[in-house]
Amino acid sequence: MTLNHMVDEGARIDSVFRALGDPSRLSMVERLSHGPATVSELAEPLDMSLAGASKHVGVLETAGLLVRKKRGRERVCELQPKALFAARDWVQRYTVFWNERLDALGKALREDGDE
Amino acid sequence: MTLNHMVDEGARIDSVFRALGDPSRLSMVERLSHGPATVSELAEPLDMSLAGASKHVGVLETAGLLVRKKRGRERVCELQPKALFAARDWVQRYTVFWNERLDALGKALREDGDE
DNA sequence: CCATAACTTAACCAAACGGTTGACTATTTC
DNA sequence: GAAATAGTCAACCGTTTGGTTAAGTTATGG
Repeated sequence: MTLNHMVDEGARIDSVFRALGDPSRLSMVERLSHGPATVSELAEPLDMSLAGASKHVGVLETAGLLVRKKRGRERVCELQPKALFAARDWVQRYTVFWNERLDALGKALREDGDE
Repeated sequence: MTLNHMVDEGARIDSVFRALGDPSRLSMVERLSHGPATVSELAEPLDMSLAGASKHVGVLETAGLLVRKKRGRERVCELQPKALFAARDWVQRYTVFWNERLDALGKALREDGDE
């Protein structure tokens, strides 16, 4: 049971989606999926100041998508799967529903074809 | 194969997330998951003008999350599963990755416990 | 045909966003 | 200890967003 901790300890689901709704932050999440990274490393491919990147990291953090822990003078960011799970579950609810509808539709069409 | 049409006919993934990143629009998607609805019906529970709701519908539409077809003087909105599938797939890629990582972590901890 | 219902569009507004620079705090390095 | 590195924070700025009203369009109903 991978998704048993829905304690709402993280942010609301719309703020998770909002945080993902920006290409720079999306690329940060992709980068972080390969493992932890410092703010500088996240900023590097982004053609923007370090301060700008830091603000994006802040948005992801308040949405619960990552945590920042300091190591020496750098801050290491680590993806927080819980928020990602919440987003997946929200979408999953409606895609499952739609798969059922599409299945039913296909079945109906096949039966129509039989008559 | 329910998700074979990744033709990018819809909008970019970040605009899908952005469209979902607002509570009013999220509630519209939930409502639409129960079946088609007119703009007025979507606006009704939302404590906002019809024009305001219409703009939200527009955002969802350009993100590819719904289509609006006119029926008489009303516009019937229908959820477009393709965009939802795309969002699910994007998140799924990273949650799958994290499930593997968490599994590996658990295994490593158990092995550590054995020594 | 006229009134009204269902929308959309345009103009407008305040607030939030995405970015910048500059100043500041820690930390490492020489 | 001085200089450089890593990052944050505050102030600022133009653009976008989320909402409003007012006007216009199209279809329905009496």
